[in-house]
Amino acid sequence: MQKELTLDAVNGFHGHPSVDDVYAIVSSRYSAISKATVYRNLASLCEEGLIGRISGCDGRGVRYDCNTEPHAHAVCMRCGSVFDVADRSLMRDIEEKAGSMEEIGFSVISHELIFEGICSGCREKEKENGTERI
Amino acid sequence: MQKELTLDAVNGFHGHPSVDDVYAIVSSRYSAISKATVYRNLASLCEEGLIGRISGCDGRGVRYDCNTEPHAHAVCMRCGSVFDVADRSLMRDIEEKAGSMEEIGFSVISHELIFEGICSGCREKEKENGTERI
DNA sequence: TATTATATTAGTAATGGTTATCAATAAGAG
DNA sequence: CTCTTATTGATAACCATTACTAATATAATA
Repeated sequence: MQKELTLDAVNGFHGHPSVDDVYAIVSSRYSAISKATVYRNLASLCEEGLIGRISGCDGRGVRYDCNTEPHAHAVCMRCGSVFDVADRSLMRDIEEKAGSMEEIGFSVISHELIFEGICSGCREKEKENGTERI
Repeated sequence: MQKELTLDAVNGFHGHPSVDDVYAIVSSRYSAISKATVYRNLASLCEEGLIGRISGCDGRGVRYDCNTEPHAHAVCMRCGSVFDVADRSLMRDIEEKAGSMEEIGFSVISHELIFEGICSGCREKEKENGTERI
């Protein structure tokens, strides 16, 4: 069952894999798999809550996350790297807000907090060759 | 200057226009405008901070926002509607977190909090014809 | 004003992530 | 084993966005 392979690939990945990352891993173990199957299974695993999805990654395509605990993400606008941002109390406040929105008729199913900016590595590189911007 | 028209279209829109929304408005006033120009100018206006961008709208394409004050959004997974979510103290906490990330080497440029779920209108419809899911 | 340099634009082709389709295969139920 | 249902592979289609290019407008300068 290819779905299991897909889940294993996400769980075994150190970071936040893209669809292509997952596809590369899975097809290295079972070369006959189709990319459509990977897309299908990733979507399905998300719906079941077994993995997380990070959608707003500056247009660069969705990322997945084996960590299903509520947490925020930082996305580098230069290299596209995604980092975890842990903040218990902030996440608690967000979840509370999500719950309170039921009262005004909006049923929250999930939420996503993303920080966009420049990671330390890219900042370093830009300092070196003087290509700093913004 | 088409950029001004683009800005006016966003500012005059009641809600959170998509690129097509903006294009429809602008081209009704100046029919010769190209959609590429609308894309370009929207991106440019975002960089200048004159309008806001809502990116993670469940794959349905970016939305724009004349309200540049920090605030969250609720996106309906059924109809795609986008609603403003105001919460001063929550936004203050998020901005504070953003600032603190500088210490660990990540320079935050913008942030985005999105609640995904079902709006009251769609919930109503689903109750009527018994197509509730999740 | 004439001239040169710079920016913006229209139109359209290309890109690329994601979905849709559909026949083939696998898994389950009886 | 037979029928039904679910999953899959392969590929075409979709569609938002970007890239490209020639044309036009704007500014700068002489």
